[in-house]
Amino acid sequence: MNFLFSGTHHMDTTAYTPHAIEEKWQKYWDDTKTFKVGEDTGKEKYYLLEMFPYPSGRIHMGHVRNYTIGDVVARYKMMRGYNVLHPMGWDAFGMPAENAAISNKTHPAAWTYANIDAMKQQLKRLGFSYDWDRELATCSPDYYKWEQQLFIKMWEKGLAYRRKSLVNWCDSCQTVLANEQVEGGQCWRCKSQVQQKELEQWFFRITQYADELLDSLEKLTGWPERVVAMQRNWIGRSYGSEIDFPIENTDRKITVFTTRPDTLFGATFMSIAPENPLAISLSKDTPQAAAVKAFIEKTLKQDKIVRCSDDLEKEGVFTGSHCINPVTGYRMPVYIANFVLMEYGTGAVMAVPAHDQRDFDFAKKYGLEIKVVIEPEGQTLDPAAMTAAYVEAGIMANSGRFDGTANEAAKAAITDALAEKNIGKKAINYRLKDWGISRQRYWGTPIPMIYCDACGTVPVPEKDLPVLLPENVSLEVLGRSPLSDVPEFVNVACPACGKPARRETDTMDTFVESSWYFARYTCSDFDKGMLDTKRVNYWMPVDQYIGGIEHAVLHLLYSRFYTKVLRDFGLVNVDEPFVNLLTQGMVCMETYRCEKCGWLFPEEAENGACKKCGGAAQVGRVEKMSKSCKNVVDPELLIGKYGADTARLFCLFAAPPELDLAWSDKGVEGSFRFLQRVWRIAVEHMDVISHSASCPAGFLPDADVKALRRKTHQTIRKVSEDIDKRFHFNTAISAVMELLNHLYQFDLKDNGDPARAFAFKEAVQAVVVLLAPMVPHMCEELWSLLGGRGNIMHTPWPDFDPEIAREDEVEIVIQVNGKLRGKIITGAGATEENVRQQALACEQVAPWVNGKEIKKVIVVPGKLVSIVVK
RNA sequence: GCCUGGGUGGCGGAAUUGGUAGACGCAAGGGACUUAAAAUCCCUCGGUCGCAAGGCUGUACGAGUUCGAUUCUCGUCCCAGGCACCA
Repeated sequence: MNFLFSGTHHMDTTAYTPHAIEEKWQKYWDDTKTFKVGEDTGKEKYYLLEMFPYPSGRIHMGHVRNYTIGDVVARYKMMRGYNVLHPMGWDAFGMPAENAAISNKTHPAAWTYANIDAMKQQLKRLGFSYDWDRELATCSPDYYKWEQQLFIKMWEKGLAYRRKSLVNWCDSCQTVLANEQVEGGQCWRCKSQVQQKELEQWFFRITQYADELLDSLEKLTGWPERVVAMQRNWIGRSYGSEIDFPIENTDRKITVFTTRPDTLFGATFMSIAPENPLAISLSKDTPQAAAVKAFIEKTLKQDKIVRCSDDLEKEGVFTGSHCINPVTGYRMPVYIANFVLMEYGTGAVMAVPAHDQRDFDFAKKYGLEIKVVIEPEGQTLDPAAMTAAYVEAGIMANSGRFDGTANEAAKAAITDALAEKNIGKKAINYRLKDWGISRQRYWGTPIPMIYCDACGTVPVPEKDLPVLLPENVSLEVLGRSPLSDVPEFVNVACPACGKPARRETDTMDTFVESSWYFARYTCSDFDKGMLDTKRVNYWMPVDQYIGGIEHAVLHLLYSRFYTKVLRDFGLVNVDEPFVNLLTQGMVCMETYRCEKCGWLFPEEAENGACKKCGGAAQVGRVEKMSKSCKNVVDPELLIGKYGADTARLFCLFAAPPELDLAWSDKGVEGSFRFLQRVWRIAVEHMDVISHSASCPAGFLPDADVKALRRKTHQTIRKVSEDIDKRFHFNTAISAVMELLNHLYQFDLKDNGDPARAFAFKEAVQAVVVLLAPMVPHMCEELWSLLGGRGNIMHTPWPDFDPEIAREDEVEIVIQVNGKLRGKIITGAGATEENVRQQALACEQVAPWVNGKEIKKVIVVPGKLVSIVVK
């Protein structure tokens, strides 16, 4: 460690005043642009990114935690000599702005920009090391212009397309929702029931990338396993076959997807989804027409929750038509069944009651034939005696030339046989659907398309981009895009033929903006195109991305997709946007409940009584901080009371980043106390520290000095490892606390001993530098008070000296038959034989060993001796 | 049902490669300083038996592997998250 200290300072007993110190350094960092970065090929780059916030107007504790974690990593990497890109911006489009506009009569833009200003001040007050020159807001035309340009490119390549489709419709939000925004049949935002509605919608063909999105998950070794698992689950690839079933007395056919082609000979009926157009056409002109119509109406009226619930009765109705099993010729009645989903596969399922439980139940209910085609080895199954479907592996039966083979082998064999006759083929099916991006809302990126009666769908010419959002729009229209009520926006001359045409009035899903903001940060001022190749390729990929687990599927999957699209357009040269991902836990807080009044604010529940009704108030579960649970702690109040450094320290110390953090007011006070302890020991000994030379000549350390120096260097090693390898700031901080405790016990002998003074100084300086990424304001201040040279952020991270850190005496534990019986102290270099002798001679173990036969002695160098006796 | 994670003192958590379980902090108790309080500094702090030395016990539960298991294997229970009539 080499500290460069000089100059003299007066002894100063100034108290720790976080606000003055923090504001001073925040201004300094701002004025000197400490965190501005550019491309520097002489240094290794490190791109650190935290998920950008929606500008709601105020930051919450989740932001404080997320951004503090990121800031520590960024500052640590800076001190390690990396060229660190650490940007911040605003996910600024979205519905709350519109809702606020309606209730407050403000314009969404004015509301949004005012919120951005307010939140930016709050983030600055926390002292985060952002390069604010790269700040971007997705609602700015400078940003969404490029998104429109890429949309047109995607349309040209068929990656963006328009089709009529049933969409998830939220009546309360008056908009369509992506599948990912529907949670258990409810709107993710307002929790109201989601309905189905047919609309013309724009889609991104994400399914074209399904295989790559799935397969390259393997490469994401820096991602948490569970996020990878969630994405794999979401994409949901399954291998199987597509098989055609001719419809009797027509030249049409029903195509099904199945993962069990081996059961084809046992298919005795067909189940189709109520939404399947075949349902109506097959029952037309049959006696079943009325019954079918009634069944479809009944089923579609059922809300999705009920329809998807586990215990829903399996029901169906015969369409009046049959199709033909292509291998057995069996006349299969075609049923409409309420459990068949139009969204998955082809909306039709070949039913094999003997080998699928749902089909079995259905067949029993409607008296349909059950035909066994797979049997356990050496057994026969009697359909009449079966009480459940046989779904295990087995031997083929009643399946013509496939009889006697293993069913797993028959899957491919039957599919191949079908393929030869051109009535079937191997197929892969995905749960993942194309990404519907149309939103019938105002505050989003306009979709840059024009509809002309003569020319059809025409993109807005590049020179006319961006398609700006018009300003004077009534937001209170319902059920259609507010833009459709703005004639001067809608009416436009066709770019191709010049005749009157109409603009698309939907806007894009806001997840589109957040799918590429990380790339735009590298060149947010670039005005010649979406991305500046040189800069984006210098910085990308993001080395470390940090954010909430709630984005495990939506945002992270879309961003991966978009990155691959950008790559295929030659705009970036990476396959994956985020090398390492850290999903931090939620910030939680104790709750209070009253049986009558529900959730209570803590101050309403003092002394176990509800202040509202006088009833009993109970301490509830620890829940995620939320307005509805009335358990939020406002970061601003926290900073007001203790300062930003304490807020940061507590967020880091209370739990490792990936775990939920239980907020504790007492714990915050503890963090504040620790900072005061650091402050006090440094300031009270400022003379010693700033006057003490580097290692004094003729340096002869006594045991105390050696012990302190050892602790100092061990702490440097521990903190470096904890931050570098694991992001375990809690244990890093506890190591510094140990060093500080050691310092408080250390006897300076009235400063008369230069060796002691030096060891003391070295330890205090280590505390200040090691804490700098976590509590930067206090450390900058102490660094300058103690005469440190320059800015602490430009001070190299200290190296530890392995010689000094090494213990020269080791405590060895002695076990007898696995139980701890004694301890001995040995020199660090003691030989195995020597340790063994000492252990066997140890007084404490004698009673356990004497008179017994020693079977075995195991010596683990530096750790323990294990004696086995009989 | 399937896929992930988890389960350690009064509490948050630590134990990094199978090697002293409970670092560090909070809370609690005790002491010093003070006329007193606050603040500060120091000490104790899993359970249990014991005056003590020390013993026994203990990481959800039950087995197993091992000289040795919070850590590895198998089974069970519970909690959280994700997916789910997926053909």
